[in-house]
Amino acid sequence: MPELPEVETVRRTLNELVAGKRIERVTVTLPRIIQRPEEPEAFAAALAGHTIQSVERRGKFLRIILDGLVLVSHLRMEGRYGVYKQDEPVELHTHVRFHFDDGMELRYKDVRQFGTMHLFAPGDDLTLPPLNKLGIEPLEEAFTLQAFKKAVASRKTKIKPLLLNQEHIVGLGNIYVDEALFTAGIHPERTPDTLKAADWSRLYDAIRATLGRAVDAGGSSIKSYVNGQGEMGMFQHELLVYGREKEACRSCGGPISKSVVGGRGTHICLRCQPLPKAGKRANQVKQAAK
DNA sequence: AGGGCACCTCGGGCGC
DNA sequence: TGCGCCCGAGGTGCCC
Repeated sequence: MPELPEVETVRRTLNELVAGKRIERVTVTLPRIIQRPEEPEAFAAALAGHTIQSVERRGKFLRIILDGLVLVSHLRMEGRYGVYKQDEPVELHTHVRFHFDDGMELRYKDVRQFGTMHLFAPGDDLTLPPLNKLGIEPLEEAFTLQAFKKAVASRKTKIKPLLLNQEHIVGLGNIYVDEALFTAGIHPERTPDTLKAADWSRLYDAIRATLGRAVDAGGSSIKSYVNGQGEMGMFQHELLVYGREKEACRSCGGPISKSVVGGRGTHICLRCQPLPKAGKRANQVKQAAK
C-alpha cells in the first residue's frame, strides 16, 4: 500500500485520534513486527505509562512521539492502524494493541506481516536505522530542482528504480513513480545521463504535483488501504497509468502497457513516454567523424 | 552497483 | 459453471 500520500493521511488521522492518550499496556501477538528492542516484552514494558504527544512522518515511516520515547512504524505493504473501544472484537491479523487508560486502544493490523516497529530514545531515531539513511522529503522546501538533480543526476541506474530508492528521495512507491514519470513524459528505463534540462524540470514538477495532489485527495485506496478512521482515499480515481493496463491513455488515447522494470510492475504510455533509441548519440558521433 | 529473491497471506484469474 | 492452483500485490533488505 502506502506511499507518502497514504502515510501522510494516516499520520494526520492518527494524530487527531491518539495525541494526548496515555498507554497503559501493550500487547504483541506477532513478535516479528517488533524490531527494536529485540524482545517484544521489553518493547511493551518500555511503552507502558507513556503518553503520545504527536504523530510525525519521515518518508514512508510514521514517528509516534511520546514523552521520552519515539516509536517508528513502517506499514510496508498492508499495515493499518485503527482506534477501537477495548471491548470491540479483535479483527483477524491484529498483531499489536496499545491499550489506553481511557477505554480505547490503538490496533495495528497487517495481513502480510511485513510491517515493522522500532522504539528509540528521542533523537536516536533519526540517527540510527531504519531512518538514518533516508533521502530528501519531496514536499518540503529543501526539495528544490537543484537538490533533486544533486540527489540523483550522477547515478547510473534507470530512473524508475532510482526514484524508488529511499536513500535519495523518500516517499515515492510503485504507484506514484509510474504516475510522475508519465506526467513528465519520461520512460522509466531512461538513465539520468539521457535527461535534458527540460526533462529534469518536468520530472521535478511531476513528482511534487503528483504527491501533493494525492495528499490532498487523502491518498489512493488500491486494495486494502484505509486511513486510521477507516475512510478510503480518493486519488485512485485520478490515476493516469497505474492499474490501467490496456486502457486508453488519458492524454493521447494510445494503449497503456504493463512491463517489468527493476523487478516492479510498470505502467507506461509508450507514445507519451518514448524510449530514445539506444546508441543514437553514439551514431551521431560516428556520423560526425566521417 | 544492480538484479534477484525472500519475507507472508490473500484474492483474482486462468485452466481444466 | 465450478473448483483449485498459481501468480502477483502498493516495500524493503539482504544475497551475490
